Amino acid sequence: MSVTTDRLRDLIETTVGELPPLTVELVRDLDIPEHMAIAEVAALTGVTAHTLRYYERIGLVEVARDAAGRRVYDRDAVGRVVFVTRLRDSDMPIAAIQRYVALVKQGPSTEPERLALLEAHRDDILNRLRDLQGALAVVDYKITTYGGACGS
Amino acid sequence: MSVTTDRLRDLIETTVGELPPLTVELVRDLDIPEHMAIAEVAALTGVTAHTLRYYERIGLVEVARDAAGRRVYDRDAVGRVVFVTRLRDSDMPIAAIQRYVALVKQGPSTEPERLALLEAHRDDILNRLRDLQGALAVVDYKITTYGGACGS
DNA sequence: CCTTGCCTTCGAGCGCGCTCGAAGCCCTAC
DNA sequence: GTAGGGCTTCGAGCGCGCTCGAAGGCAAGG
Repeated sequence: MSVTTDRLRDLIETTVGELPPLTVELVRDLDIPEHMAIAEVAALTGVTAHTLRYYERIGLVEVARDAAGRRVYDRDAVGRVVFVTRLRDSDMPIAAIQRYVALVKQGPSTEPERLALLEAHRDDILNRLRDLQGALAVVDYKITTYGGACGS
Repeated sequence: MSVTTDRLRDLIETTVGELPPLTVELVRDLDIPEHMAIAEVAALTGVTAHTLRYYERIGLVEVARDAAGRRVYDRDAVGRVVFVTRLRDSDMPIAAIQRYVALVKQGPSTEPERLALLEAHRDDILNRLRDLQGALAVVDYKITTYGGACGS
């Protein structure tokens, strides 16, 4: 495991400068092994093995098994994990991600609905960005004017 | 209650153009009544009365009582509610806010620690902003290239 | 007087997203 | 052969931040 993981880290570090953020594109372009064990995926993505199993359980990723019943992540599965992680990073609810991947599984006819889902989420992200910038302004104000009391 | 609340809405709407976002400065500058009932504060801030009670319970706001034992929010208390709401909006954990207000209560000698707390939170916000922008890029990419599959 | 309605306290419950532990299988190394 | 480590499934538990309901008080209006 650690051999493969180290190889992955080397790959990434020689491809780009730093380890995170692990983008979807990076994973796609990377010379990632065709098959990875759960611990390798965990090390690569920063998602714990427990959480990877959970994601599979609730239908966010499909993962094949080897003869002994162990999970085998192929490149698609790893890409899916990274994609899901990105969506979670932006606070997309699990239920919405479930809906999205269910639509993907149902085939191309669901593309309009997927698109709508993504656009709705895009709006959520933009709202969140505005909230954060507002909060940042408040905190910055507090920091720069420290000593002034005002409602704190 | 609704009379006062309507007056508040009018005040805000004539002061600025729209209702939210309710900033700390706005509240300070606003001609807000000296004393407000919990329902008024709820209507003004968008925080439910239940949550306002909860915030008081856990020490985020101190609120006086009238003769009948009902909460009376003065301007400071309203300002505090708005400030706390801002911090929560930026995902500052309740525990950190508790720590902060505890420091405020302890007097000016704690200002360095407060400042450190705020600066740490500022870093959190900046990280969060970067995450969100990364996720936004992914979602935007998905939206614009829709039809391309790739790890979705 | 009695209803209406907002207020009070207290404690329990909930939804989300993990997170963990138990019990057991399989493979490798010694 | 056996010890170790990593994997499996399953189901329960947890931490956070509310959220709610019950039971009752007080004040104003009809």
